[in-house]
Amino acid sequence: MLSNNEQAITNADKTFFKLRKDIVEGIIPAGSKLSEMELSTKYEVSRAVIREAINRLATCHLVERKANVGARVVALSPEGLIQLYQVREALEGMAARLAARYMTDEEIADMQALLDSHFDKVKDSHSYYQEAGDVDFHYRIVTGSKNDHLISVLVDGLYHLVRMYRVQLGMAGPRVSTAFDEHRHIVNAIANRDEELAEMLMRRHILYSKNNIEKKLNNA
Amino acid sequence: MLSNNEQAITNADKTFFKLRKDIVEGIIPAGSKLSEMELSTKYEVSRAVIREAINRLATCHLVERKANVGARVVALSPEGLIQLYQVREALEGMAARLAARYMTDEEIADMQALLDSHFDKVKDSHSYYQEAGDVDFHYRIVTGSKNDHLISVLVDGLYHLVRMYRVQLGMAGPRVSTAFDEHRHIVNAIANRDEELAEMLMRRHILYSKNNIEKKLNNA
DNA sequence: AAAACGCATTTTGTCGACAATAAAGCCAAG
DNA sequence: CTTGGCTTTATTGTCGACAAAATGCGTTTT
Repeated sequence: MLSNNEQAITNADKTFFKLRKDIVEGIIPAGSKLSEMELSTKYEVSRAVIREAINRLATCHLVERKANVGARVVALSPEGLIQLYQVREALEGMAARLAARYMTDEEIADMQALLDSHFDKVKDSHSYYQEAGDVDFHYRIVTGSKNDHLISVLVDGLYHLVRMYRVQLGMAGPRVSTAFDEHRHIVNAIANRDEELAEMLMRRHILYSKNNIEKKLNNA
Repeated sequence: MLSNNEQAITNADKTFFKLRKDIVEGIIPAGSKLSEMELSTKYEVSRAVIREAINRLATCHLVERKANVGARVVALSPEGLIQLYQVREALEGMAARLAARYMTDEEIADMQALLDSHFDKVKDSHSYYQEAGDVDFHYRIVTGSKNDHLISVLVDGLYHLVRMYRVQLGMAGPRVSTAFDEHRHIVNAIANRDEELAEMLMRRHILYSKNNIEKKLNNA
């Protein structure tokens, strides 16, 4: 149910998406070097489109590029994860506030319906997180903010990094039903047009999520 | 006193910086089309480096690119400005919070010294804003957060857009001394390691700034 | 006269080759 | 044996040319 409506039209687009997918899923290991020549043969495109793809990945902070040296996939670190969640807290908190201000009644009703359908799935299988229900929920809030900068930074940038951490560190864990309740409360605040509460609840929600992942990181 | 330590080493870098400067300062008008061929002759580089420069500008949200069509400089609009300040409020608020947590005592002392020197200048000339003192202050807070994502999004992205609005809409206005006092209070909160207050004061500071600019926009 | 089709032109996307820079290996000197 | 500088090699940066797509215009058709 991922409303991923970004469509590739040019070759560079397709290559960018493939590369991003392979990086996020760890097929291209974190911290590894990206050779333009090598990739151009592997993905069967010219070096120019590989270059463009790598440049785009660099702006997503999925790879780091150094002039005349090359590009490396970012390394996953506890500090990086913490920094990521600090930005998410600020940005998604604001997104929730703006969603409470700007979302239409229809959009809110849709989101409530979405949560209901999630609830049904949660009852039997404990797979709320895996089923991308969490992603879908956050995605709706962010787009509901109607703020292009917010949407771009989160959807095009940070979310892919978040997914990279989740996939490669094997996050799925508990926090399934508790996270669901938190989502409920946030939607209620938005439905009541309570900006202040919506922002605060969202920030807490992300803070809890961070603490949960941090704890796992330290145990592993 | 702009600590702009980004240095161009490759040709694409230099072209990117030149283009960005010309766009921010309105030499290349807002909303105008960017022809690759035309720019490549004008800036005396190949089309490839122009393409790379344009791509980088697109990730800064200074230009918008459409596949197989071309790139245009972003149009300035009241809605865009409001959205920009909404993101600034969230991001710089968090930056102030993190600055209160992570800045060293030396960094804080330096910032206080900076404010003192600003105070001297403000006494005679009413040029706090023009003198880039405001920019410098915000820059210190953001880097003080020690959060790479935060720094990157603001310094490499939003700040250039903010400057574009300021330059092209001729913002300089009053709010000189009041903004200075607000800066004082923020630094004090950081010096006291009061994260909560630092974030709140910074958010208010940006909110006031937004309201001030909005008012000007409506009058003009 | 308005709409639609097709051609021509212009602009962007893609490619392979060349130039410039940095990393690696080698030789020589201390 | 280590260290310094040089040469070699591999990789990135840059370029001009070709391919593909979109816009604009003229013609045709209803």
